[in-house]
Amino acid sequence: MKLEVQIIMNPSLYLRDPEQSELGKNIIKYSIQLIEKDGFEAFTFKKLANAIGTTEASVYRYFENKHKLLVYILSWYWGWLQFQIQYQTNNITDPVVKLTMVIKILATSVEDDKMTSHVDESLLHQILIVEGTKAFLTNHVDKDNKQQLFKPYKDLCNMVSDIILECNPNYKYPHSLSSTIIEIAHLQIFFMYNLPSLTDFNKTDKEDQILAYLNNLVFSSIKK
Amino acid sequence: MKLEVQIIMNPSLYLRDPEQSELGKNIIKYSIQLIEKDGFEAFTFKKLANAIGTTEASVYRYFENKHKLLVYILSWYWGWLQFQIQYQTNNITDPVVKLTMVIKILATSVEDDKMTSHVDESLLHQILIVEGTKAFLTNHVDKDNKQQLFKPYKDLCNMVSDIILECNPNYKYPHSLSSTIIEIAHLQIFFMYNLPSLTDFNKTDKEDQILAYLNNLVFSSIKK
DNA sequence: AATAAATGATAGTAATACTATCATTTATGA
DNA sequence: TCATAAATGATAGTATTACTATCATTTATT
Repeated sequence: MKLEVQIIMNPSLYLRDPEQSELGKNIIKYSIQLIEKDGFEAFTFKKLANAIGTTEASVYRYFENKHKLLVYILSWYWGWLQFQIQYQTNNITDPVVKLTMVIKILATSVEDDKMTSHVDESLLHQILIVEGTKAFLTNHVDKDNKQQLFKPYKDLCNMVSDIILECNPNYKYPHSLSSTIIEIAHLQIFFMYNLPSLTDFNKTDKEDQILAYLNNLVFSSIKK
Repeated sequence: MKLEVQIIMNPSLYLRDPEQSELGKNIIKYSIQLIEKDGFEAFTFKKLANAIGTTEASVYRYFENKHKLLVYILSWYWGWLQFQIQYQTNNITDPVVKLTMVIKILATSVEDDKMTSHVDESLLHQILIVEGTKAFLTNHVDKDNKQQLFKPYKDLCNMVSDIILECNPNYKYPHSLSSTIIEIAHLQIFFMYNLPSLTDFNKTDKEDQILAYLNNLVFSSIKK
């Protein structure tokens, strides 16, 4: 028996649901590969079409433009992270242990989850690190937000926020701390690999030191 | 007597030094206006040339491409921030007071500094909030870094780092905490205005709550 | 077997991101 | 002040990007 995790996506993100066809699934699969490899700026629907062996016109039948496609795959990953947190903290009662686990999930490289066949989570994690903030750092953030495009991100943030409040119900900045953890986890990983002098970490220990840093940051500030 | 602050720029950023001519200064002035208004993605050299009343070709004589121009104006602001920190913490001996001042400088809207005639610092602050990370979140970050394009950012980070160490010489993550303060200050301001549910702040208090949050975050984690 | 839906193939447009050329204006310094 | 160089303007042109439109063909549905 094969278990498939289905992340529910906002229909405003696409013109035709990519989950419903082979071509659609290939669009997702190959855009993840291409964006991870060349970066979002260098990514075009033409290159994507060539990689898949289809035409530009066909890609445009699924997605309005490449920004929507980016937000689609990021949303997918935000949803997947939320699922991971739910799943992996399920039986944990101690909120501090829970929050430690959350930080680990957010700040650690993942392995490809075989439960989702056409999506490579480890590549998605890389994309989130480099391209994540580009989802909302645009001049149309307001319009996108009204279309609920950032709901998965907000849901994730709220979930982490609730766990923070379980640790300390009097902590005043649970949402800000959540978005801080998420974004700083990615930025510090990016800096460690690309601009290491902006960090105190080195690649050899992978994300261990970043975890220690984040744990120190988070738990010292929410301490009662 | 008019005092002019001169920020020294990396020559790899430009083809012809924009400080040395009226046209050059206009390129800086109007790109700041346009990028702040429409966002970096919508900004083109053609629009810029029209706004100035010159031609695209002339703009290209000063800057290779719009990314270099973005990094130029961000570098300028990073340099200016470093100067501000030096200047405003000059007579402060207590490192905690100093660090509080630094956080305030980094996280608060600025007024246009009349000492720099063709640069509007309050617009630059807005640009840093929305476009700052785009300077390095590219597939050519390595090449740019080898050309020292991020030196002003690193210098700023090091300066803050030193002040953190003055507060607590045993703190293990001064560089990471510095880059965290800088980036989170901008992100939380952006979120407050555009995706407020990712924060615990509201616009009515401006940046006051963000300052409180950052101070809590920083001082609780470096506490001995 | 008939019909609809999805895809392929091809073409075309407007805008972007440049590069090249040559004429004209402005600055410099001998 | 004249000569020369440097900067700018004006114009044109190319390759690529970001789409839209059309029609033929393949694939799925009833």
